[in-house]
Amino acid sequence: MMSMNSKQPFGMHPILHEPKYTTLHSSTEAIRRACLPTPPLQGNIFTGFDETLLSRAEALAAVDIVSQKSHPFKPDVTYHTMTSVSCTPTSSSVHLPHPSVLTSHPHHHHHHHQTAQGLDGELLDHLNPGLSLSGMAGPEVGSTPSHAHAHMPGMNHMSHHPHHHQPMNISHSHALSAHMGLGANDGEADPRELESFAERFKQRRIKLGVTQADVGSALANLKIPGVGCLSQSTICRFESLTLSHNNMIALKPILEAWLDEAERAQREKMTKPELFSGGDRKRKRTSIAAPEKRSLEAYFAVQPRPSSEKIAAIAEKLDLKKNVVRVWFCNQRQKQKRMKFSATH
DNA sequence: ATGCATGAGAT
DNA sequence: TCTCATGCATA
Repeated sequence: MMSMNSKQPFGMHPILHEPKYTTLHSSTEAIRRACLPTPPLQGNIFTGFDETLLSRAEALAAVDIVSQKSHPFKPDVTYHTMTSVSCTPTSSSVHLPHPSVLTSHPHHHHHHHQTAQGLDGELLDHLNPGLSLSGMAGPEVGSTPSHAHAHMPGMNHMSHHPHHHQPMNISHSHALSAHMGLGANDGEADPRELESFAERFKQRRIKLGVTQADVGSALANLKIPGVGCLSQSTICRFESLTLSHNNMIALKPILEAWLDEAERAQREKMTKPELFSGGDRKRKRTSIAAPEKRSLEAYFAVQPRPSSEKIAAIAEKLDLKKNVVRVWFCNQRQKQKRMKFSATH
């Protein structure tokens, strides 16, 4: 039916989590709610550092390799989706009995006193009050003013579909030009242009009375070779410019095409069939509690790319699965590279 | 709107 | 094992 969508006034949850992490279930519906009317911006990074954080970080830094001798074991089997479905061994992580943890540390020497046996000397160094993170940028906005992607990934590859039967997204196609303009120009690669387009897009989309999710699924109806549907998330990110520059450029022509089509369709009073494929197993989402998250952020500030060993150590200290920690760092790195507020601006 | 996750391709 | 593009679940 025409149940456009019901933007409901979001309801906030004053609930705070104490546990290290919790896995929440889904209710039953997938209600899209309008969100924060006043985005808190991801810029309060300058206020995040204080003693709490520092002590946290230090404590973490204290995680020592000595702890491995006890129980170096920790299966990091990701739970994955499924509820009753066969637990396909979608092992995505290399789980090994910690190779060199025991004998690791190339330069395992005695540090000085201090309480920490150092997860890493450098870390301790950086975590010292002296250096202080006050000068460092937070995990959100990149303090990295210069990362130039010198490569041009295939852009979008199809992903997984555990057991879905949805005409998913864009598959293997690279018909889109997404290379940065180097001398020649391939359309509009200007951040400025993208920004205005994203804004216009959103406005026109709303005018059409279509939700982000609608747009996502409607893309499949465009029948553009290599283009399937996209999720609400992606559409949302596009509008809010929280995608990588390359990604934005790749998606722009597609969304632009949809917009044209949609406006034309509307003129003709045509309705485009939407398809929903509900009823699938809901997967659970790990939720890292604030304290642990702060620790991770503290580490990230000094070492965005911890080694596997360090990740393992951190994971143990925080009592989180190694994979969870690894993914957290990966995601954090990705965030830094997003368009908005990125160095390119 | 965002956090945590998967997966293909690049290293 | 990381990066990148994306998605599901959730606040």
